[in-house]
Amino acid sequence: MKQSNLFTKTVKENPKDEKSLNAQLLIRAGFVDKLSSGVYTFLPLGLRVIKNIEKIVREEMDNIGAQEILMPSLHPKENWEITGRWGVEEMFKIKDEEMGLGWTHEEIITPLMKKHILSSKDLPKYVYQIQAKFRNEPRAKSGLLRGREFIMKDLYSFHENENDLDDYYEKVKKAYFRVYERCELKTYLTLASGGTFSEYSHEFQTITSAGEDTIYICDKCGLAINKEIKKDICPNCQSDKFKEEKAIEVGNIFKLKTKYSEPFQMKNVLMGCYGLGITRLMGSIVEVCNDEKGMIWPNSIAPFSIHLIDLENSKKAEEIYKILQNQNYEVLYDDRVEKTAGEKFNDCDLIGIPLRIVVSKKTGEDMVEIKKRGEDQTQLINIKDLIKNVERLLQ
RNA sequence: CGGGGCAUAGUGAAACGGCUAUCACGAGUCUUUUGGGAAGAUUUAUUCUGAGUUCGAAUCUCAGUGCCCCGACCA
Repeated sequence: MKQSNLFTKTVKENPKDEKSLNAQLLIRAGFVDKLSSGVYTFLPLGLRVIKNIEKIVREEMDNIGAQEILMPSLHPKENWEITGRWGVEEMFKIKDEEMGLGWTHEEIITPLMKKHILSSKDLPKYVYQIQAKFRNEPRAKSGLLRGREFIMKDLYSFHENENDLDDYYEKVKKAYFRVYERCELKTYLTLASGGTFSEYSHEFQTITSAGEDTIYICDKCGLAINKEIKKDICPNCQSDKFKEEKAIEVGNIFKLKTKYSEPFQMKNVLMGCYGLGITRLMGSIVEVCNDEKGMIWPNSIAPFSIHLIDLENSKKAEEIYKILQNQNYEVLYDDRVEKTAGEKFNDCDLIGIPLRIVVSKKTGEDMVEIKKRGEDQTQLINIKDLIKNVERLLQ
């Protein structure tokens, strides 16, 4: 994409009404726009990141046999009365009080699957969606970390017996770790309260000062324990040494067992539910991956892989743009003629694309300069060797 | 939902109850520029809304709305 066509602009000053780092950087760089508290528009750069994260999540969900669907956001009251959750304060309700906006989807998925699971022969089944959730938060905060409207992947599984639920639960756990690994985000498996229907649930927590949770990480085995269920001894390895950290929950998996199947008279079906906040994951990555100049995106989810900067309005840059595109690299090509070198470099650092290629008079006829975001070292390379070097540096 | 704070140009800031509401950046036009936000000229406002106090309100009071932060809440 040519940057001259990108309709968004970067801004130098931090927005006055955002204190959290992820919101400040994402707004300044033109990834998101705030509509109201906890409600954001995803602009072209931000949407590309969302799509990249979703792609990873879809691949990992499909990989464990889950089938994707899309459920409505608008929910009839009667479904929620069946489980006694119509009164939950988080729910946005439509004026006539006969419909509400979905903040989770057990009330929809359970009767849906009841139509298709007619006997134990139809089990197990795994179904997920990626969709906007609405929660009337008493206090939206921290940019993308706690919104009133946000994108979430929710997976629901249906089983004949507890062993089968347990097996699948472990598969999901592994799939979640693969998602975070591919996003290059270190997460800790964390024991959390399981509500009334299970001893524990499992959270996936990322360490950041922007987080709202406090977790204790076992020195010996690395399992973390949420402060809400504070234990003195690690249930996994019996060690009593922990490190306290602030963290943000980027995923949560639950064994629901019959909590929702029973009210909908889905006899002898056990359920699990598995949430992963797409937009929260994006915000968390920004909180973790940045420096004083801006964001530093992992290559797997960056809006583009390469930021090509032209400082001399040359045919040469245009040619390099074509060469890179022919090799299927996603390139943001800064072809803006009216911008100074300083502005281009600062925008580049703020946006945080993994690899920067500069074309200028200084680089000479056959050479370009190449540099990784987050590193100071630049190198001059011959255009003949460009693809080879790009390949190497993006690994 | 309890507590605290804030609301002025596109963005960020300034202005004792008193002069034509100031500055920087951005954006538009023109000229000169181009390796870390360049220079000059010129253009860019219903001071959140409503009421009140006052000779006079961006400034004080009340109400509303919005936003931020702390806490509570977060299947």
